[in-house]
Parts: sequence; C-alpha cells; structure tokens
Amino acid sequence: LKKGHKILKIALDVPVNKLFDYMSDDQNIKVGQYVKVPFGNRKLIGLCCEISNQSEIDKDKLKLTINTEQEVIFDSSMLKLLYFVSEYYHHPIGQAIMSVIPTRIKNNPNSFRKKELLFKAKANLSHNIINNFPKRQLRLRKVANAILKENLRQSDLKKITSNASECIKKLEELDLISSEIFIQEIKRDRIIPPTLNEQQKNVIEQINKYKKFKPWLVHGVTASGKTEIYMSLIEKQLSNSCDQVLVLIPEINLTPQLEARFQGRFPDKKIVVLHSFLSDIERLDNWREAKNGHANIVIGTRLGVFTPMPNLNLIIIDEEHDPSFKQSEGLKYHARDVAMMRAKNLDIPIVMGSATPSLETWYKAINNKQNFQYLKLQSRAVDSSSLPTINTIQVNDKTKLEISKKVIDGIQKRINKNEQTIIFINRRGFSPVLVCGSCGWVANCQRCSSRMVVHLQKKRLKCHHCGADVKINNSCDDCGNTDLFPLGTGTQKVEEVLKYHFPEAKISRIDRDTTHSKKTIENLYKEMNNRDIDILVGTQMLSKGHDFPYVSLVVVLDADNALYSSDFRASERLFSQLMQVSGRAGRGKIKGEVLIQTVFPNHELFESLKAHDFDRFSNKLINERKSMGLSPFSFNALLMVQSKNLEIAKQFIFDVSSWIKQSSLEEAEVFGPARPALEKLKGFERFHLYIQAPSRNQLHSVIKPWVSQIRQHPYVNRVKWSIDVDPMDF
DNA sequence: AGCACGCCGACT
DNA sequence: GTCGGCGTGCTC
Repeated sequence: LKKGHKILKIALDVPVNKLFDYMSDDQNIKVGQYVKVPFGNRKLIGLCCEISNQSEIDKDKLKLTINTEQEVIFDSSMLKLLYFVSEYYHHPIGQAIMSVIPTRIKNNPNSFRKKELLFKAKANLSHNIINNFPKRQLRLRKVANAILKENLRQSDLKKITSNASECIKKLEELDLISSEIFIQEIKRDRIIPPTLNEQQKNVIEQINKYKKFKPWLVHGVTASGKTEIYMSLIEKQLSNSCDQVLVLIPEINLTPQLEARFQGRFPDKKIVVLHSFLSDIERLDNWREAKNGHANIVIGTRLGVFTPMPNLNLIIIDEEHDPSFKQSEGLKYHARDVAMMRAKNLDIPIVMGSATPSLETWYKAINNKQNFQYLKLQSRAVDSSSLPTINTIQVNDKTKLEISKKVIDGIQKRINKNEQTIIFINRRGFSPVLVCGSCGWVANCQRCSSRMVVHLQKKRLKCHHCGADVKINNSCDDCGNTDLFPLGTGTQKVEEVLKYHFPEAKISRIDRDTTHSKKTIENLYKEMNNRDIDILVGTQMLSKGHDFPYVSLVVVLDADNALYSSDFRASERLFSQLMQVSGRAGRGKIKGEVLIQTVFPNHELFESLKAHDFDRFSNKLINERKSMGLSPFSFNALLMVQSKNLEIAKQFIFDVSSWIKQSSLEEAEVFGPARPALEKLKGFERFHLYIQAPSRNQLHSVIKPWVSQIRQHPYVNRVKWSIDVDPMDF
C-alpha cells in the first residue's frame, strides 16, 4: 500500500452482497461520504462505509477513487441500522444502502434547492431618486417603484417586466436595494390543545415514565384521541430546540391538513414532511433539514424510517397495522419493524397506535413480548360521539350483488336529513369481468393469468395487474357470440344503480381509477366536508383515517369474499377495514349507523364487529393461527421466482427448493414450490416457495447459507428472484 | 445490474 | 466472411 493511501470499503448499487475496496489518498475522507469510483468499465457512485489500511483484494486489482463529496450522508448509527436491515431482509448491502438515499443526491450530489430571493428597498431609495433616473429607462423606474412600494419576490419579477433581473442588478450596483433569502411565511394559527380525558392522561403519563427503549402499543378505538396523545408525547420530547421526533404514517394519510395540525400545535418548531408526492428536490431539502438537525419533527411515510436524524429521541408510528408500511419491491422492509430496530439501537421509546392493531403487534403487546407494553383507550375522546350501531342484512347468493331495500331506505333517510352515506366495496378479487352468455368464455389478460376488468363508460377492458388496456370486442373470442355482458359488482356498477335510485343525489366515487393524484383526493375530502356530496362510493382507500363529520351511514357491500379467501390474512384485513370504515360513521355529533350485506350474518367476524369487540375476534384469529402454526407463531420467508421461460423458472425453483429441504430438516418447514394465485404476471411465469420456522433465529440460520447458495445457481441471472422476509401477502 | 467476451446461426 | 443473438462470468 502506497504511503498516505487508505483502503475504503464502498457500498455500490450492484446485486453482490459485499462492499468493494478502493484506494484513496484523500486524507480528509470520512465514513458516510459519497465517492465516485471506476467499476469495470463504468463509473459508479457509492457510499464509503469503512476506512481501513487492510484489504483482502490483490493490490494490483485495487483501483483509486475518482473523487469524494463533502456531504456525510449517514452517520455510523444509520450505517449500523442499514447493515442490520441488509442481513435481516437478505438484500445485498450495497443495494440496501443505496436504495434509501434520496435519488436526487445520487444523480447530482451538489444539488441544493435554489433559494428564492426577496428584494427590499434600502433607506436611500426614494421617489426623488427614481425621478432622477435617465428618462428612457422606464423599466428600471418600474422595478424600482415596485420595490419601493413593497418587498418583491424573485418569482414575481417577470410580472413587472421581462428584463427585470437586469434592472435588479443595476439597482444593486447603485446600492439602492438589498436582497435576502425569501422565507415562505407559514400561517401558524396556534392550536390550543384540547383538554385531555383521564384515560389519555394516563396513557401519556405511563409512556413518559420511560426515557429508554420501550415499544408501546396504544390501542384506542377510532376517534379516541390518539393524535392528541402523540402531540402531547412529542411536546414533552421536544424540550430542547435540537430534539427530534420521527412520526411515520401510512401512505395515504399525509395531507396538508395533518401538517397544518402539527404546525399549529408546535408553532415554533421546524416540521418537515417526506412523502412520495414531493418533488425530488423538495424531498432532498427536507431530508437535509432532518439530517443536519434543524427539523424537530419529521413526518414521513415508510421511507422516512431511514431519515438520518442526529438527535432523534422518539419514534411514533400511526396506524401501525397499515399494509403500506411494508415495501414490496427491492429491499422488502417493514418500516414498523425497522423503526423498532432503530429505536432499540438508539435506546429510545417507540409508540405505535391503532384502532385495529395488526395481529402480530397486538399479540406481542398483550403478552409483553420484546418488552412491549400495551395501553388501551376504551372510549371516544369527544363525549357526544358514541360508537355507531352495526347491523347485518341477510342476502343470498342471488341477491348479494344487489343493493337491498334497507340500504336504499337508509340512504334516502340521510339525503332527506342532508347527511352523507359512504358505500364501501371490498373489491379485493372482485371486479366486473366480461363473460360470454353462450359459452361462458371470460376475457383474460394476455400477459397475466388474471381477468380483465370492464370499464363501461370507456368501453374498455383493463388488467389491474399489468395495466393492459384494450377495446371491448363485440363478440366472444371463442364462439363468436355477441351476447357478452359484465358480471360482478364494481364501484362503477354500484354508482349506476345508485344514480337510478337517487337521480337527484350527488354521487362520487373514490378508487384507483378515479384517484391517481393527491389533488383529487384532497378535493374529494373538501367536497365531503362542504356537503357537496351525498353518497361516496369507494374501496379500501375509504378505511384510512379521515374524518367525515357529516357521514351517518356506512354501507358495506361484498364483504363476504374475504371470508373464504386462500389468503389467511384476508379476514384480519376485512375485520380491520370494517372496524375502520365503521369508525368513519358518526364522528361528529351525529349518531352513526353501519349496514353490512352478507350471506353469513352470524359469522364471528360480524358478531364481533357488532359488539365493537376487537379483542374477541382477534382472540379467535390468534387461536386459528396458533393451531395452524401461522404467524405470529412461526417466522416466515417467501422466495419468489419469475422468468419469461417457464422451464427455466421451474428448474431454478425446484433446484433451490431441494437444497433448502435437505439442509433444514430440523429447523424449518418448506412448502412448495407452488404457483401463486397469479401464475403469470406481465408475461412472467411465477413460482413461490414458502419457508416457515418456529423461531426468528432458526429462520435466519436456514436462509443465510441458502441465499449464498442461490446466488451460485447457474440460472441466477436468467431469472428474477427475491426473498421476502415476513411477507404480508401470503 | 450492466457490460464484455465468446460461441453459434443466418445474412448483405 | 461478419453481424447479432444470447449464455456466462466478473466487477474492488
């Protein structure tokens, strides 16, 4: 090793589970900085993870780094977390690290958001001076007058005249104006915190007793005032100006209202948000505010769990049960579980809240596993709002797709009272498909083994898996018959039936087809709050914690298909969703009612729901899971393999399956290989292999050597494969 | 992953 | 003859 040279261990975005060694003579280089390096015959950007004077690699193979960036991206505690995450989820270290860095830095490490300037008149700028400007320089006068009148934002310059920036330059040369960085004034209407009830106070007091690592589950019915509890805990944690708190929330919940609510509660604290609707540069800006410790409160969706925060001392996870905390592509992490690891590493408390906790968390909490503490809120925070009455409506196979008379009457009653109705359709696996009346042919997707969904008003068929979009044929592909009709209930069809029954009512629909942007969702909430909508028809999106104060009726159609789903989590999800949508009713002063159409009104799920008894149904599910050895009584991983070539996929999955079956006779059970519900997706033939172990340690001790073995398989580069630890959709 | 190398078949 | 298809192997 040359004198003055160091060895850097660098994380690169390549699917090889190791760090790469490079030489550098940069004396100031620090762990966590970005470096550009030659890799093969391309140049890559990577993160310096270790600095050493040793290398296992032949000296003549070691290359020199090209350059390094000043900014330190991750400190050692973040790197420790990322090492752990890479191991836990069996994802290559370099890809794990690189995938959680804001994309903007990767593309252009030196990009900072351009600060907008604000131009101000200096004391010597006066009408007199302006009048003495040369007569011909009308534009200069115009700009000067504007600034004299009031401070001028850079973005407003063009409104005055086209060459305003030249005029500004001139005025600055004449020393008549000054400029400073423009800071958007945020309306900070201080929100006076509501008086807390006894149970809220009790919860807060208990949590505040501990300063060190402790996971808490706050289990409170909808509208029991969980957010106010978070606020109070945050207030306590932010006693110093440099203290930081991380709040993680589900994807759909992050609205400007929430941000405003936090800002109102903490008017003198810096709050930043991190979610997918931000532009890259905004995201980077906010991320940097968190990293340099300026931001006191970081509110983010799942990726937010990887935000560097030097003075983090509390993590809050709202709606802990929400599936959007699990990333399903690339590094398949669960933000809640990563947050647990992070809190443990930092020895700080972590608070999870939900009205319908995930079975896993609930089970851990009530049994104090992993140090978990369980806290329950029994009643709603606002006294006048009581829980809605829940009723089932018996339907049979023939009538289950129709809207029953009781529902129609209920809706009419609300319309008369100027109250609102929400119609919830559990669309999972249920959409209108195109069927041939004479031979029974069904329109399938060409690339996936799924059915095409009918979109009537556009007269098109769409595949909800790959996005394929084709015109509806007027005749059957198989027999040529023209008797094609849509079968099943979709939100559109329900909307049509409702229009027929209530021609005067204002009906809106919320689902994946109507709601691709944040704006439409926000508009919808606005319209609901202005009572511009009478009936809102929608899917799972409706069950995500939004307040609709004028909704007094919630109707659930199509609830049953989850009861006999092959997915063992389907009934947990349905129960949770129904409890959540039920919580949408009667949030204000109006008493709420929930009507559920079902073929099985006596099913335990509906009985528990009617009694608002989460524990009752959860205990039943826990017993089922226990007897079947499912999560949380086992620890699981799912190997997914896909290839355009069926034979290659088959060969690969059967090979690796036989490897693990041989090596894990004692520690784990292996199921499969099997074809998933969607055998073919986007033209790829798919296979799954499911691994189940009685303990976390056993699962990992089986998988770790196996994954290295998989990476040696001759077909590894001919198939797409990945491992999902703690999978959610199996 | 992304790229080069190398081995085959099918073209001006 | 060589162009390009894909299978294989490697990257500090």
